[in-house]
Amino acid sequence: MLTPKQYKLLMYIDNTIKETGCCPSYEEMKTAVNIKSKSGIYTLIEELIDREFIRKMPHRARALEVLRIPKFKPREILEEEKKIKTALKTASAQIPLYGKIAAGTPIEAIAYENETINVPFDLVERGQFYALRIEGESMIEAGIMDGDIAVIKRCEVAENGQIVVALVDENEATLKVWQRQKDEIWLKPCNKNYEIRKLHPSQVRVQGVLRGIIRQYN
Amino acid sequence: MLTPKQYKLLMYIDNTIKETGCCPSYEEMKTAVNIKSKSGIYTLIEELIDREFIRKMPHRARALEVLRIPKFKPREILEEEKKIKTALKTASAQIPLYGKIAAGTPIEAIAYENETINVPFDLVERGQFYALRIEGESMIEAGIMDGDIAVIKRCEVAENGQIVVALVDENEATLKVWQRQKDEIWLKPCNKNYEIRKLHPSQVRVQGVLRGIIRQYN
DNA sequence: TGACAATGTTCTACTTTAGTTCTTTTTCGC
DNA sequence: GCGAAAAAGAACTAAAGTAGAACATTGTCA
Repeated sequence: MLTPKQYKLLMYIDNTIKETGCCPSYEEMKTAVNIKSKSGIYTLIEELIDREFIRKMPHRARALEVLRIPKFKPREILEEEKKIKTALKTASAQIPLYGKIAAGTPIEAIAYENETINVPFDLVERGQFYALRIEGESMIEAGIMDGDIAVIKRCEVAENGQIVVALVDENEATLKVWQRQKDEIWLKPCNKNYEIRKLHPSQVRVQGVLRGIIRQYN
Repeated sequence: MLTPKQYKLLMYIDNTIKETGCCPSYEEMKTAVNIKSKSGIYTLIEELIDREFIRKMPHRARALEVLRIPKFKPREILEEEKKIKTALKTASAQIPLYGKIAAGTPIEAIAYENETINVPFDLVERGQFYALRIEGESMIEAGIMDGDIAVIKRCEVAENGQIVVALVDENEATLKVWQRQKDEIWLKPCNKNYEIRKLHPSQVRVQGVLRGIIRQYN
């Protein structure tokens, strides 16, 4: 419809006519639109006349008339669109939420479950994640309570001291502190009422490490 | 009726004219519709002209005019819109994150701080929220650890047993369990090494209740 | 009235930006 | 793999914008 300069000029003319009641001179337009020569303004105005946005009485100074200005979107719609854009930017990640890990069922096997949970992006930057709802008190001294949601990053190896989801005897998944000794893996709870489990490395494999906790009060 | 690309381009042209008042150039359309060559835009526009959705003034740059918008959207566009809608649902909220609450500074007073954190929508459905980084161990038995992020819903009243942000003597903000006795307010820590504070109701006011905990491991 | 000041018009020359056309490459369904 | 359709790219043409100067028109005022 219009080029940017034409639009700027049109709006300037329209505005000054509405504000001051009279049409600006070419000199004034020059500074307003930031052009250094009157001829530029002249051609711009000719263009606007061609496109039927303004009309001029020939050989009359300051005798322009704005015929129409382009239609605009209503403000509500613009605001709505802005909201959508920011919402998309701050979108959180959806990751699957598994309840209690069924005994005898590795994480992979229940990946089809389609309950999901939103977690802030900060928690799940790279990698594959899933979430578990904590049952029991065995990690309570680490501040992990019954009912909390544990955000787990899927991986197969862990470092000593990390809290991991460990699958024991391909049979039982559990959240514990991982510690590798010379010939054994220790799975340490964080609750003095529970005992450390000492297992042969072949009996246990890592299914993920704990990356975050989300708790909800109501 | 229209191919997805044609539709997208048509909407883009209509939008920019309505937003900026002037017609986009082919270069701008290229990036908007995600096409790498101007010729692609050219043919799309020719097609749109053929189908009488837009018109162009011959031998003019940036001189397109949208004649009409189709009533039906291409299937792909509908699917995309669906995706956006779900993204909106699962979007996370940004809430301000305050560090340690400075002694003598009520929450309102530091609301200008502009560090923010994303939290899942589930935690912050209605109401005004802010987040605090926990310092100290006074709530450790409630599973709230040093360094955790507490998601707080702003409000002025609390029920017995809720964990609240309490401002004592307009001077010191603290996260404790709220308990109203006959003539006193008790602020109860969750750590046996700390003592219950017993205060006159005039000495203390609620600045929010705890709605969630987010913890991040790394 | 005639000088002059302010404003508008036209022209030329040039740079930048935009649009068109055609050829080559890629993609995709069969 | 083949052939049609879509996309990309290069080369070219056209329009928009910039600048300066010359000139025309109008109104003002000594």
